[in-house]
Amino acid sequence: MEKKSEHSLQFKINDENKYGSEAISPLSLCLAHYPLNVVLQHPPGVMSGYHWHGHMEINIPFDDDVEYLFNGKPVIIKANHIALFWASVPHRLVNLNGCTKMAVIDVPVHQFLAWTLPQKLINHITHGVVVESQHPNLVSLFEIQRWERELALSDVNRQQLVHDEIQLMVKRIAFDGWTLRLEQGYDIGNNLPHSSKYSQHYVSLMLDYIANHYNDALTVSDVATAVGLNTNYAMGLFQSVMQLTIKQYILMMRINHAKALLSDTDKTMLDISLTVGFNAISRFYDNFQKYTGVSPLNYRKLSRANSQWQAQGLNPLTQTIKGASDGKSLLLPDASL
DNA sequence: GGTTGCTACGTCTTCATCAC
DNA sequence: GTGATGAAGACGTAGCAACC
Repeated sequence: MEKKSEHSLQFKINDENKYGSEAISPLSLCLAHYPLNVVLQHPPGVMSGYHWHGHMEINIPFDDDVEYLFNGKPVIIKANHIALFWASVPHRLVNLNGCTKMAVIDVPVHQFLAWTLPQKLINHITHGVVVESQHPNLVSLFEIQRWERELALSDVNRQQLVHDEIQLMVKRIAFDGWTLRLEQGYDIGNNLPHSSKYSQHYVSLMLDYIANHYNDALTVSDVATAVGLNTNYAMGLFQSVMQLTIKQYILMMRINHAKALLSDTDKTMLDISLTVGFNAISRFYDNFQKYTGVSPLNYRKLSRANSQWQAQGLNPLTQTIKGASDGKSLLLPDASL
């Protein structure tokens, strides 16, 4: 079984289909202001269901490749490479191969956005792409163990040191280059507008606010007012940093959440649509069909079939969704939204 | 009977644009 | 950085049919 420290933030939300009405939304966890966290799992544990949380997650398998499922899509993370992704996308570790040691680092979104990273890398991560360091061995087991140990201390200076070292590790990925391990159905583009620290600060605040209220009747002006900006100005700021509108972002998270509930629970469509923030089930049907290419029911069926076929190395869910993509399907790892 | 999928329609919100 | 504007699109509601 996986070994975790007391500070572990592995939110095993649905190990046994535990979503129910108490399901935790992908974004709500973002607001909990959990600290930076480092865990060396030895051995890491295969997950029986999807989980998600509001952090940027860094995974480093040390002695063999590991395989994840991101909303139905398989992703292999190579041994000794660093994988970086936004953990708000439902994901599960499904195959360890021979991996016995894996580092899992959770970075709060507001900290990640505060780092001076290339805008292209930030856009990849914030749009649900899994990136992997181009080169292996950028960090050692020794460093992971030291970070884990020092974060557990009450020494603020040492904790800051760990924070700085992890930031430098990610900057090294940005410098050396990275590979997309989960190709998207959209073009992020090479000429992204510059977004300042000022913009990222406000976008971070908006992300936090959306996280707390996205399953209410949330409007764009609510978000703008909450962070003290003019509605139109806030929309422009958000779009310049995130490359999508506030409304699209909220919708992306709702559908992402719905997918996990469809896959891992037997909740009714009405229940799911209300849980993830759609006030009318017709909107849920419309948007789900529009952005995933399949109806909620078909998605559930395909997802269940996927679990059975996975063991045989096939992936009917992925193939079907790819085929159904209408070109508007952006943002999410399985080409939805 | 409960659930799902779909459509029509009037209302409301979003968002791009421009002036300030 | 703010506010006004208008077009486009999203929204909520209601209703119907098919399916199990």
